[in-house]
Amino acid sequence: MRNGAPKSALFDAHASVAQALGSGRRAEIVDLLAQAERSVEEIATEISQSVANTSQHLQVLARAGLVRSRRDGTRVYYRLASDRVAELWAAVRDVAVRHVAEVSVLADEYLGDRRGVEPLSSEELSERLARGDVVLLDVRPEPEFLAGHIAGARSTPLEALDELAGKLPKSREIVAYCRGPYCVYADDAVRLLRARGLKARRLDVGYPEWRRAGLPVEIAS
Amino acid sequence: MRNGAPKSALFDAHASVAQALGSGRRAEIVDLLAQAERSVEEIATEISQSVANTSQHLQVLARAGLVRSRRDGTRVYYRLASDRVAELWAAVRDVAVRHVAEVSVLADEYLGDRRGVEPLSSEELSERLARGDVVLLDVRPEPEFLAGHIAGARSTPLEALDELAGKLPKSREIVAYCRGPYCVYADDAVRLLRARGLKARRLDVGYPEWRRAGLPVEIAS
DNA sequence: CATATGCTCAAGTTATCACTTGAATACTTG
DNA sequence: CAAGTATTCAAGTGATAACTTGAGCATATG
Repeated sequence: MRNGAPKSALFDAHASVAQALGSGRRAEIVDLLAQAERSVEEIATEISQSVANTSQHLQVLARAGLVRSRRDGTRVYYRLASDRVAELWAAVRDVAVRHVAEVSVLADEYLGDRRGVEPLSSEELSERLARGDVVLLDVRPEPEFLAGHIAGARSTPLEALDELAGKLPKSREIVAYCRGPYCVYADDAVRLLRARGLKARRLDVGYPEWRRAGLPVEIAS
Repeated sequence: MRNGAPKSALFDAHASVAQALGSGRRAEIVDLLAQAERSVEEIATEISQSVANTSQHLQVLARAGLVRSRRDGTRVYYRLASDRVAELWAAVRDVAVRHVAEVSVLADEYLGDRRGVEPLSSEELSERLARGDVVLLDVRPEPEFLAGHIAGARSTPLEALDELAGKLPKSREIVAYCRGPYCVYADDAVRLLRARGLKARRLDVGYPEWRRAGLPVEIAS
């Protein structure tokens, strides 16, 4: 066996990538940035942390190569370094869902009452979009919709949904989607629409997963 | 916005998976277990750590759901919880290779002089195996070969290679593979064979990647 | 049933991490 | 060029992690 030091160093370097994702707050950041780039302050607000702390987390992520930044005026915008990072995060979630019992309990707790929030797979949505027999709503905040959305979706942030609900057809099924499988917006939207007597379901994944699967997307220009 | 506590807890739970991989020694263990299950003592030897420390690392991995164990007599054998874990590890390596500059430097340092160690892709090997115009050598330790190997490969641990080298055909190309892209055995084998005047190359990945790609494998029964 | 083997547990040390607070920079705008 | 905003840096604190050492358990064997 060769001297073990370079081997250790190589594994340490790989592990540094995993370690960067090994904090709940940083995982939350990566999950956010999988939607669209954001400024430090926006990120801090979303993850309920101080700006200073958020900045330090972002620098840990940057040092590990997971995110990059660009400055625009006084703001600094962070984005994922590449789609591979989103794939890594998806792999983490996949293992967590399958092997960490705690996750499903916590997910139920976070997502609330899911009775009546029937999920729809990407394949099924794909087919039904082709047939044109669903109304597809993107219930994320509008900036994320602008950064990219499922082809054929209409931007309907939760705040706007209440008003729009009356204008939606009662005959066609409505499908809502948002950031990912654990995003609450789509669940909330479905509950609101069903309370109004509409046929609504949620997509079981979010925009990043849809895009990575190579399914059709649109980006506002 | 909903109360942030369950959300944090959910991300923390996901992050715990990444954190388990966030130590070089544990990453090394996962990389090893992607080949075959092993006892604690074997793992400790391979990663050059004390048995006690290794046992504790294994328990961290087990708590995060990445590995499972079974007892056989006085020994406890650990294995990956599922193929998803191997995929997660592959995703980590992928991001590290692309975004951590340090990794390629360390890899060169660890693998040594790679001039003349021409890599071969899985696709190419696949085609050439079908045509039958290569000799395929599995240069991992034999227990790993027994736990599973590329269909058509011959077990040739490095210790045995020296003796076998004289019996190999000079006309056909020889392909060596081992544990993964950073495994030194295949490089060592190629150098040894080329020094003997044989045409040798290495597969650019290892057995676990080949298997996960759905390519043909054999498992000794 | 005593001994050996293989693994786990517990305690202790040193280093690293997450977060806070307050100050320092970088850029923009009046 | 002064004042304001967004971000980063630096220092400090309490908690957690990695590794060591030595003891404790479980299973097999004489």
